[in-house]
Amino acid sequence: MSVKAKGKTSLKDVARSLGVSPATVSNAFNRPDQLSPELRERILQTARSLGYSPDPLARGLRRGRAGAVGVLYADRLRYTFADPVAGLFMQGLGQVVEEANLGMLLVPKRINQESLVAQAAVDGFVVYSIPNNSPTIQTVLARRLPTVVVDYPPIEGLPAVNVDDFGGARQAAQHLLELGHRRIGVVSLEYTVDAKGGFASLERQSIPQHTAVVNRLDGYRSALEAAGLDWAQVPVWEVAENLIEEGERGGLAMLELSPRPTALLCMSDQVAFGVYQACRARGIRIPEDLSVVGFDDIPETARTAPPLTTIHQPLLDKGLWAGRLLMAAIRGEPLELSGLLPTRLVVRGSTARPEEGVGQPNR
Amino acid sequence: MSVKAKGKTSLKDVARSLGVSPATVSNAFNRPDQLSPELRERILQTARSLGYSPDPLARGLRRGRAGAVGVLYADRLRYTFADPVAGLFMQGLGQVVEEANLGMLLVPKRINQESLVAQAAVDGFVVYSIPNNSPTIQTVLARRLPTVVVDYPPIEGLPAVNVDDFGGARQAAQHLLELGHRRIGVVSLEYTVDAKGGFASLERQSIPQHTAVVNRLDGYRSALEAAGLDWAQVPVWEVAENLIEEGERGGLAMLELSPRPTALLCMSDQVAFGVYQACRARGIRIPEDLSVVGFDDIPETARTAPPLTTIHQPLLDKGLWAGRLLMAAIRGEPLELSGLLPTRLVVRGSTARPEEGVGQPNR
DNA sequence: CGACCCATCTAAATCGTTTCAGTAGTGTAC
DNA sequence: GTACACTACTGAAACGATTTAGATGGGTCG
Repeated sequence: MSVKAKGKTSLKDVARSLGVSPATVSNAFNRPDQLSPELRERILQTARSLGYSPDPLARGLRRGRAGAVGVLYADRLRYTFADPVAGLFMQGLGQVVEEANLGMLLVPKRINQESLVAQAAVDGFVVYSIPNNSPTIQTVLARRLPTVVVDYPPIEGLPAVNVDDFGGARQAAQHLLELGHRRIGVVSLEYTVDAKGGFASLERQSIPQHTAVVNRLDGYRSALEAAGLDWAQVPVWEVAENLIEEGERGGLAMLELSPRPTALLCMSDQVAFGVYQACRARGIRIPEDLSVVGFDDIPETARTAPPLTTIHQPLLDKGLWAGRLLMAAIRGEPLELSGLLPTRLVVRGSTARPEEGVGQPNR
Repeated sequence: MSVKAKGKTSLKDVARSLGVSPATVSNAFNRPDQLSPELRERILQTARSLGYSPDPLARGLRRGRAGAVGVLYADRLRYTFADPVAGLFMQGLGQVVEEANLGMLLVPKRINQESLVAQAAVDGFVVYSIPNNSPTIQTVLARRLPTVVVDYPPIEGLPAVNVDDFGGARQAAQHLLELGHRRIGVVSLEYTVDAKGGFASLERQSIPQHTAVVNRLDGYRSALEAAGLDWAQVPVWEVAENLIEEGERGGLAMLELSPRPTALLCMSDQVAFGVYQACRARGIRIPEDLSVVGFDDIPETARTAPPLTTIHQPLLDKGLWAGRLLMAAIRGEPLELSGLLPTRLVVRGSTARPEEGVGQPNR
């Protein structure tokens, strides 16, 4: 009766109050054909009036499924919603998950707090873009649940979704080379979780912990070296985080260089937007004074001034595939995604031929 | 042994394999002080070698808590990640949730599928921006769990987070009036879930199902009427969805009107960006030919050309408050948020005085 | 009339934990 | 030598549902 009643009403309470067995009450909810319509109606009604609602934990325990899939992304939940790339991925994943009538449990994986992974009431995991050496993956594997990894090196027995980051990065670099650029800089995503932001030595460039970062860096390098450039001379700025502000820091640093690069390869669109801001602050025109290429092709790229030339990766598809693979794994059906999802160059307004003789800031 | 083993190893298996009681194994995990360090170590080790990991459902059932909070937003999970406003809210909420060491369960509330709410293994709910008459809220209340409503009319006994939408909208309209605009149009968010998009009659304007929409509309109206304008003469376009494309449709329709409005009040920044696109397509300059005011102040507003004049609402704070209130409710501590969170006008580059004698499209 | 079937309902086991209330056994204090 | 405290462990009862294997009683069929 009282709304404030502490003890939750259980199925047993409903049964008792009607003088029927718990099994019958359960059947009233889950198997209407197992009892007479009249009794069922009476049960449902008293259940309602008693304020009964079944306990999902108990039901899940008995039935052997939790009714949700777990998603692991960044350390902090915030980033899951702050990063537009993650957002698009989640949209795709979310679509599949909700079609399967499941919920989506976002699991923050804080340092020293793997317990949350262990405690997550889920039927499977999607592990998205976490550092390769993260202990988290071990905790996930220990759960022995159906699991799909995304942007992660292959793990025996686990379905995976990966994108042709290498090819995409190479196309980006080739595009600049074809336009005639030779002084090219790279604004890279972070190599370690504790990145500080700054120019990265060759040595530091060899320790990236994210598969996507490794592959994109390799792609840039491969194209530039094929064109005869010396990679050791290519300035590579490593951001501290994939944020616009950090991209701006990197952009400003690049603009200070002399000779100044005529083009920048940015490892994410976010970072490229940061470079835009840096240019605005320094009065550098894009693409006249500086060409900029992004990566990811988030929707906003089409709306900036100028629209951003970037590498498209099929983020929505990526999420859809992750979802499909996970559902198949949960259902025990065999399903695999062979090969990499494609990337492609989208030329917009932020790239152009380098101006003749330009090399110093023009004010 | 075998990774493919069907039957999960349970705590009982571990106990049996060591000849100790299940209680002791449980203690090894949860109460190290209850047994000798040597035995504990032995238990943990065999547990690991047996591939044991505790069942969260069973643990939750016994302990009486689920370890997650449920979040209800739009019908479709997609929108939760597609809408930047929701994203910022979730960032705030996520921060509190993860500090409390909980997971965040996104619950899609599909039509006829309230069951997901009933099945969600959570310790509490945050109900964010759902239609006032949605049956979902009943399902949530039936769970009798700690619940916080956001952007929703007050419900007896439930903590709530609301924003001064009315005041914000009024400021937006007043800003335009002060600049000298008299022919002002409104591009409104949808009034019902099945909105088609189109100009809204006065009658239709009276049925909005979202609290925020009601209040913003009232705010616009209040300011315009106070300035002596006849609200019945104010064109109000209702979008079908809060998407850029829908805003564009509305914008195009507004630009067709004659006399053409000199300013548009947009109920969201998304919609305002749509109007930007419409103007680009029609060669209308902002703010010279048309002033545009948005609502929400998402970060992108500062980066568009021109930067968008808009109403700031504290989205992150909203999420933080929702989180705090929910945590307090779960812990049984009393905590309330009195009053509305403030909104404020942020003047950027999309508004200006109307040009003399302008009234027709200029091409 | 006996056999069989059907619809309706129930008793009891089960899911995998945690926790309460003990039980030994050892050491300490008086 | 008794009382007491403490450590290390265990048995069994929860937690709240679902499910399997019947029980019961009536109706149908040959």
